[in-house]
Amino acid sequence: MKPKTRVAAVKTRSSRGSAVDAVVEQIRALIADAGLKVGDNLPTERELCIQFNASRNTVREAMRIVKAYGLVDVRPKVGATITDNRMSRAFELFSFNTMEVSRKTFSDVQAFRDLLEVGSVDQLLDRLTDQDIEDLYGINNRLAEISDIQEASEVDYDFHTRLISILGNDAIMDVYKVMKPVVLRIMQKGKTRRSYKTETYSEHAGVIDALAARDRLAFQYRLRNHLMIGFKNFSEEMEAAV
Amino acid sequence: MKPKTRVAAVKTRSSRGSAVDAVVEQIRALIADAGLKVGDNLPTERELCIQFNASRNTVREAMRIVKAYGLVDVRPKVGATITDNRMSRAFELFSFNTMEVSRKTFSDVQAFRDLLEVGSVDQLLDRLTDQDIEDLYGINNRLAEISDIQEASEVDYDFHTRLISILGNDAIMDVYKVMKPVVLRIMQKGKTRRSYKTETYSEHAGVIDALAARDRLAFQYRLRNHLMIGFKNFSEEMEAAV
DNA sequence: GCTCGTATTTGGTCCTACAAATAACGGATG
DNA sequence: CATCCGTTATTTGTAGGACCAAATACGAGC
Repeated sequence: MKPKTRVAAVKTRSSRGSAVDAVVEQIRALIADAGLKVGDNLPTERELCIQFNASRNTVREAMRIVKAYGLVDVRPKVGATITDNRMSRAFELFSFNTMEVSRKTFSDVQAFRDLLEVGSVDQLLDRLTDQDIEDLYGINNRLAEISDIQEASEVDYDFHTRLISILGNDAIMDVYKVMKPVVLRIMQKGKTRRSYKTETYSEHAGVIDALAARDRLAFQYRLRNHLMIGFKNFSEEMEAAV
Repeated sequence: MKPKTRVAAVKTRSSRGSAVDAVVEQIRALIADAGLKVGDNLPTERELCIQFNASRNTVREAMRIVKAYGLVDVRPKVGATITDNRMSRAFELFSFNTMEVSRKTFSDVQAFRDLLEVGSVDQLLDRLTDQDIEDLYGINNRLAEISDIQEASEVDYDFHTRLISILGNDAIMDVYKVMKPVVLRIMQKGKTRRSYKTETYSEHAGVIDALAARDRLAFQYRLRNHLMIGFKNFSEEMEAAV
């Protein structure tokens, strides 16, 4: 064994995180600096070992992380191909059913939604168009033709996403999308005890009506009420499960 | 080498995915079946090797995945402890690979900040403690002793993070952390044309004063103004750079 | 020119050996 | 007896080597 190797690894580790983390960072930098695009291939594992002065184990563990983050797709004999599955990976985190999402996560997300949806009323009314109104009514009408809670939750989520989309703010949209799995679960549990064809539907309709009438206070009141009712039912459902 | 080991691994692999994936699934099942809660510990790596009939390398790669999912936190000697950082990891996925920083990204993030910080005033005042006020004054006072724009931006960011932290909402905190690189750039550019020792400092002080006085409107007015001034300077700086 | 087999490449897994960190134990000391 | 400090043992972290299996590239034979 070359002593240099060991020394370098130790130095890296002692200075900061683990050698694996360092390799992960180097892979990130490699992708960024080399301007690798989706479809391009990374060097082989053994080449990365030489390049980063790390053992194959370390490189492989780092590759597992990068793969788990959805940045590469690695196949035997082909190598690591650059991809971008970050969004789907984010969703997988929650379908990875080890344990129920914690109660605090739920309440945090719900409070976040309130802040986003109810709090953005001014900007919402500023940018609101007739097309937005029309789309929202259209989405809500789909609720009446659904008999499955799972599907109804999807439509419910679509409704709120469409509402947020009025802001035209990509950062907010991305965050909302990431929260989708948790939001969906809140909606599903919240709907087991209520009729989405009547209650959820009419609550949504009330929100849209307020929007269409440019009634700021009615919008905030109805939307906040809608969110609270859903979460209240959800909480009771969680209690019952325990 | 015991041939049984090799045969079992091969069998598992041929039936479907890799041995690592199989171990990941078994770990997931272990957590679920044993009803492990946050804070509990997984068996040691070597125990898992025996239990799952896999090599330590395979177990370690599987553990890296589970760790990347934010389900465990593993420390030397102490082992893998169950956690739930899934939401945090989900948000991190976006900053992982060079979030594109276009002009729109900046304005979107700034609008997002306005929504979060200015819009949460009610919950903020609800939860506000004397300790919060004291900490905020403390952070702001650090601004006066700094001569470097880079460092001043960090302190500025700390100030706003501490403000948000009053909400006690992990989801919001995670999102704010993800936006940090973009926020820092806004702050840096915004400070090139103004004196943070006087202007930024006094704006912050005004915000804290309003908080301490429980003055809802003053808080919103001053904070929004502060955010707008910073972004306005940032925009002019960007124009000049182009 | 096409097909088929072989060599090479490359990720997947296993093994062993250390290094490093730290919890747990035990001995020295007040 | 209590407390502090060093030793030990356990456990994760890293290195390096070996082999397997499958995909690919290449060359021999038809």
